[in-house]
Formats: sequence, structure tokens, C-alpha cells
Amino acid sequence: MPRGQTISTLGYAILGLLARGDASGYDLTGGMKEPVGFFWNAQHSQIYPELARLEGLGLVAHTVVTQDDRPDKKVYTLQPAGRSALTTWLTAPMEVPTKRDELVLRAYSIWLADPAAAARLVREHARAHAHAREHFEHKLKTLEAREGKAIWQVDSPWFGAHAALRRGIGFEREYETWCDWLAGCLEASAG
Amino acid sequence: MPRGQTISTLGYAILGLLARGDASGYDLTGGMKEPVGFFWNAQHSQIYPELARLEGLGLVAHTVVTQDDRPDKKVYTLQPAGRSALTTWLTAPMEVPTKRDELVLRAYSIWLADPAAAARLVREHARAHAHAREHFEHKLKTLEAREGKAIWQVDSPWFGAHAALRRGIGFEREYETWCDWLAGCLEASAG
DNA sequence: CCATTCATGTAATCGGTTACATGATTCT
DNA sequence: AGAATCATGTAACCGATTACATGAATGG
Repeated sequence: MPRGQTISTLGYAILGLLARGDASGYDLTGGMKEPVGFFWNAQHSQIYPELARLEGLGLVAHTVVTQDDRPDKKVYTLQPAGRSALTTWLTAPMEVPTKRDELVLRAYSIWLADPAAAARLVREHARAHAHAREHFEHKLKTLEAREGKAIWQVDSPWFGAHAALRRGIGFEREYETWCDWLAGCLEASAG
Repeated sequence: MPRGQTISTLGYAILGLLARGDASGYDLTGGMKEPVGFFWNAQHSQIYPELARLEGLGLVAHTVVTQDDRPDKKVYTLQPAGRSALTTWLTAPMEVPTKRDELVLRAYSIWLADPAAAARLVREHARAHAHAREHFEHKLKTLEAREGKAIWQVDSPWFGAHAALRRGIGFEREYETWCDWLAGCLEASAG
């Protein structure tokens, strides 16, 4: 099957964003930041061609919106075929993907490194993950304050954001814990 | 700087494996499975050219070992320059990489799906992560039984495996917890 | 005047997966 | 006879990043 006729994961990410409301390529590039950016992201150079491909498949459609204060834009709308492709994908069988983590790869060889220098690096990452966790916690609190119990209603779009943020918080908390443990070991050894 | 003169992350992964002992391309392909495969992996089609590149940079060297019961093989040895490149990399500044997770991406759009079908998918993944966690726990126990307190000595290669396995266990446990929470929500809604 | 934001595209390159290709030996 | 393991490579393709390219409007 030639490439132009399949939907990539990025394609589904875009459909998922458009299911929440119409958007331009520029909007979507920004939308790939919060909170989607934590588990998926893309540059505009990837989004524009993908939108064209989705349109070629009849999954989305665009209208040109002229703005007098700003450049014109193409606003994309999810089509019925796009919505149905998205819902099919949501519950389709899925492989557990292979993971890649450079810091863990480094940890595997850390016995060759200077413990003090390694501890500094790992502490830095612990801080970064703590920061990310706090950021997600804040986002979730804001969402809860704004949407109330809707974040618990499985058929509400806010539940999707809620679920993703929960995963983000858990991921970062666990990563931070591991970094702290590792840095502790290294510091004890560096003495 | 042209491509042939830089070391890719895969290159460092190979150097890290060779630091533990000489190996052929075939050995390394297998070595990219346990326990390295949890956080990094590669096919032989990527490993063979990478070994040639590392040799071109003088970081590794090979000798042909003839075997009468099996095909000949090229056994690679880490060179001093390779060891030094590896140790430099270990403590070099590192960006926190962007994450990609298709299941979380799906969760973000899960409000459009049939809750019962979605719950089945998520329960499946919960099981897969529980299984992976148990696997890592078993690996760590085996390692501890075989190497004793060496797994706590930061300058021992076993500490690297220990650290990586710990991260794996924590990651899978946290992922499983999230899947169970999500599946619970979906099942409650499906009634 | 210069930087930033809004807005949309293309081209080059790289890292990784899948498929193609070959061939010996061992086990069932 | 056929499958599995050992062993090494190349080629095609695809997804993603970085860089190239253009241009209007706003804010400091």
C-alpha cells in the first residue's frame, strides 16, 4: 500500500486535535505543545504536508479565512470520514512500542564515569523532571477549577486532557524518584 | 561536520556494550535485547554499518575469528580512544528528550470511543506492563543472587544493569497503575 | 529599527524499520 | 527434507529534525 493512502500516528494526532475544534496549521503547531506536547509533538514542517495528505483522503477540509490585521489562514475542519477513522483507530489493537531513553543508556555505562560529575548530571535531570511534574500538576488543577467534575466524565474532551496529564505527572514523579536514587548512590561513592 | 565523523547515540550504546567485553555484530544485536533493549534497541542492519563507522574513527577494532563448527565472525574490541569518547559522553550535558507515547495520544481522544472497547485495550496494556515489570524484577533478583553486593558498587558494570533495571521496574509499575486507573474509569462509564 | 508573532510552505539530512540477499551448520 | 541458529551485509522507505525561504503586522 503506497504511503499516501495510510494515516500516520501524526495524522491521528491532528484528527484528535481537530475533533476538539477547527484549527489552522499554525494553531495545530501550537496545539502540539500543551498538553499534547508531553506525549507527542511535531514541527510545522511536518504538519503542513500531513494536513494536505489528510485532505487528499477526504478526512479534513479547509476554508481560507482572510484577516485584515494578520496574514490569511487555512482553517481545517474534521470531516465525518475523519471522525470515523479516528474512532476506529482509538480502540484498534496496538503494539507496546519499544522505548528509547538516553539517560538510562548512560546509566548502564555509568560505572566508567567520574561519580561526582555523573551525580551532577543526574541531579540536573531530577530537577527537570520535578519541574515538569509541577507544571503538569498546575495544569491539572487549572483544568479542574475551570471544568469541574466534567474532567471525570469519560465522554468529555476534558477527560482526555485529564488522563494525559495524570500520566505525565506519574511519569515525571517516577523518573524524578529514580534520578534521586541514582544521584544518591553516586554521591555516596564520590564521598 | 559531516555525518561520518560524529558518534550517534547508537554508537555510544555499542561502545558501552563493548566496554563490558569483546563482541561480534551478531552478539551486539542480541545484546541489544537484555537488559539494554528496554531502553535502547537496534536491528543488525543498523549495527553492522555503525560498527564500520566506529572502526573508521579508530574507536573499535576487529579481528576475524575462524570457527570450524560455525561461520567465521568479526570480533570487535573497544580501543582506548573509544573508551575515552564513551566516558566523555557519559557526563556531557544532555537535553531532556521529547517523549512520544501512542497510548497516551489515544487517551487524549478517548472521549470519542466506545468505553467498553477502550477499557479492553487499556486492560491489555496494563497486563503487558505488569508482565514487563515482573520480568525486570526477576532479572534484578537473578543479578543480585549472582553478583551479590557488587550491584551496589557504583564502579561495577553490574551497577549499570541494576540502575537500568530499577528504572524499568519503576516505569512499568507506574504505567500499569495509570492503565488500571484509566480502565477503571472507562468500565464504570460503560456500566 | 529590530525582534516577535502570525502564517505557510519546501529541501536536505538523519535515524530507524523493513525487506532483500547470501550462506554455513545444527537440530528435528 | 526443512526449520532454526549463526553470521554479515545492502537497499528502499519512512518519520522526524533542521535548515532554507518568504512575507505581513505588531510591539518595544
